Amino acid sequence: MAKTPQTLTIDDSCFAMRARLLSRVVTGIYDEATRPLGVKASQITLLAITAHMGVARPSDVCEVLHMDASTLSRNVERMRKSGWLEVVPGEGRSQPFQLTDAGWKLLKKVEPLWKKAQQKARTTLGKELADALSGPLAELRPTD
Amino acid sequence: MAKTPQTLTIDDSCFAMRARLLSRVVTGIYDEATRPLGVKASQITLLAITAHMGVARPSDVCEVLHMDASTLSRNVERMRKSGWLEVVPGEGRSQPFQLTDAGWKLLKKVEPLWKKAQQKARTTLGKELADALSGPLAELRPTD
DNA sequence: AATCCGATATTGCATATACAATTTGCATAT
DNA sequence: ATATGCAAATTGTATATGCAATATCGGATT
Repeated sequence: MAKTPQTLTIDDSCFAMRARLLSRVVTGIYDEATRPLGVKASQITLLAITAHMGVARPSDVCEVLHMDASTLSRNVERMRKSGWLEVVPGEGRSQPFQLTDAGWKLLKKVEPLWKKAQQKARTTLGKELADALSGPLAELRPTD
Repeated sequence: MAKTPQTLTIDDSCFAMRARLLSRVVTGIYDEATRPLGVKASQITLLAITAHMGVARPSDVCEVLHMDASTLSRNVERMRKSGWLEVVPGEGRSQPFQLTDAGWKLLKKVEPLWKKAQQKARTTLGKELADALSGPLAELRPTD
């Protein structure tokens, strides 16, 4: 093998490569910061969203996070086993959940570490990227 | 439970949440576009990088992609089993790899689908985010 | 009432990811 | 020559992710 044609169109301008790379780098900053508490970036997001919602309906959370329902289902289950979330009675097929006391306590402990990570992420990203990333979430839809 | 204190500092400004969300959305665009070929966004990145490098050393690829060596090791192994990559003799502990004929053929088939996904990603992200994401990769380091 | 249907959630399966620990090859020091 | 240590890669384990298929609840149709 070992050919290198000049006609390669896929290069480092690929948004998938850059978005995934960015996700790895940024996730690492938060994971490292909160590792002493045994909680990961993805879980912090779910803790915070649940806190804000009070009682969170899975389908709502999925819509906000653009996350597949099966992914959320398993993330909730892991955090339920950890004692941070609990499922509450809901209507129909819905299985809403909320924070437990342990979940609230963890969230409070996480906050100062999150703040440091948030600051570090901002400097790592630089102003342009940080500002661009801070735009309205709803705009992440094709052509609007 | 069901309390909602006003003192919650972690909100939707969280860069980890936004970077991961972005990664899910953008990855989905490319995964969907290239699903007919049975190849995923992460694998397309590795195909393209390997093509550009000719012979790719794992540690180099990890540095460029900010990816853990263990992750790359398993991704390479999967793609080797698929017949797209092959390991070539290297010095010391190094296990460099390159594209196989099948890998080159796949890459060529992927290119037009990638172009469509790249265009869709650009419109989905919007100009500001797309431009910001297109900045130099090397700047993803704290404070520089 | 029995059936169908749409919304919602969960399961099976596969890939992607990282940390900790281990293996391995090479160079250097003793 | 052996030991020591460094660099690179792999393995064990756990979380994160999505698609396809399945299960389940409740409402609408007949």
